[in-house]
Amino acid sequence: MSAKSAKTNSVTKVCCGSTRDIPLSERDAEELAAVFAALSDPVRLRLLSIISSAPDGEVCACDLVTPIGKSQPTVSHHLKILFEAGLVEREKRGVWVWYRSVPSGLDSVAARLR
Amino acid sequence: MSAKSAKTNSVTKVCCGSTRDIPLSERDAEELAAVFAALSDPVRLRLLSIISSAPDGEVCACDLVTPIGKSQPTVSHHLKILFEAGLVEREKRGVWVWYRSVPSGLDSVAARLR
DNA sequence: TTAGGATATTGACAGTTGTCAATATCCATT
DNA sequence: AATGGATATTGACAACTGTCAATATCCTAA
Repeated sequence: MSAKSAKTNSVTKVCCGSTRDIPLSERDAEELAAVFAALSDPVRLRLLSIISSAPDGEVCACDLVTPIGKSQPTVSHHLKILFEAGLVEREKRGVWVWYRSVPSGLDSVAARLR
Repeated sequence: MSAKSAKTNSVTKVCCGSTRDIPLSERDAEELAAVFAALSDPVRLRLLSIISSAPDGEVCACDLVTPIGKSQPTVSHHLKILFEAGLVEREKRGVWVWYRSVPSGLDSVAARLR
C-alpha cells in the first residue's frame, strides 16, 4: 500500500497501492446481481419480451407455454423467478393467472447502469 | 389454439389460444442473457464500479485484488468474464494490465431494456 | 360435491459457476 | 541469463441452476 494522499481520496498512478472505497456496496451489489441473474436466462428474456409487448399489457400464463417450447413446470418456474425479482406482477383471475411487466423494475436496473 | 384473427396479428382475450410471434429471437435472447450473466455476480459488479469510476478512466489489475477481498486467480477470472462480455477492455503495459470500462457495452444493454 | 383443467410444487439429475491452491506465463530489472 | 513479481491458467470441489416427470393445489362448471 502506497501512493495514497493523506488528505484526500486522490491517488497517484503508481502500481500497486492505490486504494479507494468501492463505489458499489456489497449489499447493493448483491441486490443488483440478483436482478441481473433473473435476466440472465434466454427463456426468461423471451417471456419478458412477450409480456412487455402484449397489446393489453398482460398475458395469460396459458399462452406462454406453447410459444416458449418448454414444459409447463419449467415456464412456471421461470415466471416465479421473474416475479420474485420484481420484473413482473401477476393476478389470478379465476383459473387463469395474468402476468404484467413492471416497468419500474427494468427502469431502476437501467438507471443503475448509469 | 384459437381466437386468432385471420388477417392481422391481433388477438382476442380468450384463454388459452392466443399466439403471436415472440418479439425477442432465440439468438438475441441468448446474446442478451450472456451479458446479463456477466453482470449477475456481486464481485463483478463491484469490479465494474471501481473501473468505471476511476479518475483516470483506468485501473491497474494489481489495485483490484485487495479491495475486492478475493484471491488473485478469482479476480483474474472475473475480469476475464467482464472482458469477454465486452464490458471492459484491457491493455498490457509492461508487467501490469490496465482495465477500462466500455461505455457502449453498458449502453447497449441499457438500451435493450427499453 | 364431483370432475376436469390451469397453475404451482417437489424431487431428481446433469450441466454450470464461484472459489482457491498450485502452477504456468510474461516482463523488467539486475 | 537469471531473478522476482504481476497476471493468467489449470484442476478440483461445493453450490447453484435449468429441465422435466410426477404430483399437488386451486378454481369453475356441471
